Amino acid sequence: MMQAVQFAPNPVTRLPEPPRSTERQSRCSTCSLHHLCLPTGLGEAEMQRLEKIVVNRRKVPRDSALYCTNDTFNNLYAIRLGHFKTHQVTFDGGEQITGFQMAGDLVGMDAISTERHHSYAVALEDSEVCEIPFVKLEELFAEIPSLLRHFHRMMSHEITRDQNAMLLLGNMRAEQRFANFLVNLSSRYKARGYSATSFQLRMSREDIGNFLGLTIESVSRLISRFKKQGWIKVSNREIEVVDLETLKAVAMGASQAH
Amino acid sequence: MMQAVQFAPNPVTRLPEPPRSTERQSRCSTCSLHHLCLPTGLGEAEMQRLEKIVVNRRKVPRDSALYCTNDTFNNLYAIRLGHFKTHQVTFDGGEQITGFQMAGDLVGMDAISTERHHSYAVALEDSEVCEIPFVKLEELFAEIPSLLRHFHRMMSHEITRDQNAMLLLGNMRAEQRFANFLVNLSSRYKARGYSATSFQLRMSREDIGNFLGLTIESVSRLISRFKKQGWIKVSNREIEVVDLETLKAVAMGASQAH
DNA sequence: CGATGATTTGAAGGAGTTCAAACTTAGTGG
DNA sequence: CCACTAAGTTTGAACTCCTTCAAATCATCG
Repeated sequence: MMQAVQFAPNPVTRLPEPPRSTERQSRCSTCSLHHLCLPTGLGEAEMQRLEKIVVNRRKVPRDSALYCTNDTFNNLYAIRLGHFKTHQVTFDGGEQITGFQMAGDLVGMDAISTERHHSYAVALEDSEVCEIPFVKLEELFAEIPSLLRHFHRMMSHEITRDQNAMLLLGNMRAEQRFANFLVNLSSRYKARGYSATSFQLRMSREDIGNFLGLTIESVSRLISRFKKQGWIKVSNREIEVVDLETLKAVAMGASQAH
Repeated sequence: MMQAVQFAPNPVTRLPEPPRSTERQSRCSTCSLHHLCLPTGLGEAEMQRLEKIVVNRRKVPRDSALYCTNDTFNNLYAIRLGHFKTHQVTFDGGEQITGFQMAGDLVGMDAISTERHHSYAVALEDSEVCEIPFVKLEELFAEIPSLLRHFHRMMSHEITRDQNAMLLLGNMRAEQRFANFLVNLSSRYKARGYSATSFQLRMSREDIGNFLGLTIESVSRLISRFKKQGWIKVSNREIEVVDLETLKAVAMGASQAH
């Protein structure tokens, strides 16, 4: 799985002069995630051009923000390591988590329209991102059509993802929401080469509840119920999916007796 | 306001050879919506290049679909006249309206990622759209950077719009949701040069309820309550906002006694 | 005018919340 | 290594906002 990373004890600050990192791992072409991330579908030569603008990596300690609402927009971020949550904040202090992001995911696209971020991105664990200066990315678009095409796919995918979340929040019962949540995580880990049936929840029960439009107590009760049904095994944040097929059926709306 | 349009009694079918319409109204440069729509920010010459690929207009009769889930993706559509709803459908027949679109809005962007539509777009009244062949639009991107930039803004804006809807569905009480709905419509009509306080609801109560994650009865009760509070006047689908400031306050979470 | 579909209103019920308390885990310092 | 603490989680019981079910009213259009 993902190995631990060393972090300075204090909040990491961005260097005024980003160091031109040339170590092998910082290059897209050698990154294990390039088939999921922005360089998807690029040839070797094109990937090297992309690498030239993605020179800066940034460590984000657990619970610290990669960006905040109203921050001016400069970069998109590709998650290299770790997990994030993105959330909106209401005027009266309410919070809605709009997504959980993992390695290979791109965050910050909501800021393009106004050149200010519309959400917070917070690391759920010590994490690491590749900084993608958007102005330079735009220059590359003119030169690498397939990069532009894939960028459009990623933005479009974010739209469908958000609309599916609307479907979940507006139309589904608690049980169905939680089943969806688990099935979604399962498939995303699978796509990354990890186990589809055994993984760790990187977020708290509270975060899960917030994302699903439920209270923490409801989430806890759902976990207990799913465990009792024999669909999952849970130990703290460690999840083992025992009956993925049934979970998928419940996610699709098969109502079950309690 | 928007004038009525003549429609054939039967569902409109797309012509195999799109007629090269050259009437003045079909041109972006003379369209009253170009400051809201895709050509925003383009110069005269650039707008004329865009016009060359947006040759096809299409009438969409009330209640008929502009596109359906799983349709292959060829075009984006700019709404020229009328109103649409977009919605997702669940496996078990459930439906979630993900947005209401009006003149100047762009629909179909969710289809870019898989080249198949992920939703339905249905006309709420007899409407008219400009067909934008995406392949040709991509070619233009290479030639008109400001067009690409604005397209990114529009996609990004769709993302923030959807995330705000998640906030609404996941975090707000019924009263707050409905106030948000009204304030949102108000500001969109205002941006289009119409009255911010007096407009017609183009969608049924059922559609409103579905969009807001509420039942039709709840919507009806909210309308009655808002009317009784003196915040709005309602006659069928005609709305007059009497106290926009209070509505905004309620939308932001100011809880009111009933 | 009469029929059909949409909307409103009322009353009862329920899914999930709220409040409260017990329990578990992880982190800290002795 | 263990006691102690604080934070996170689970469980129980009462409540509430919204839903569901039912019926009345209204709008539209042949």
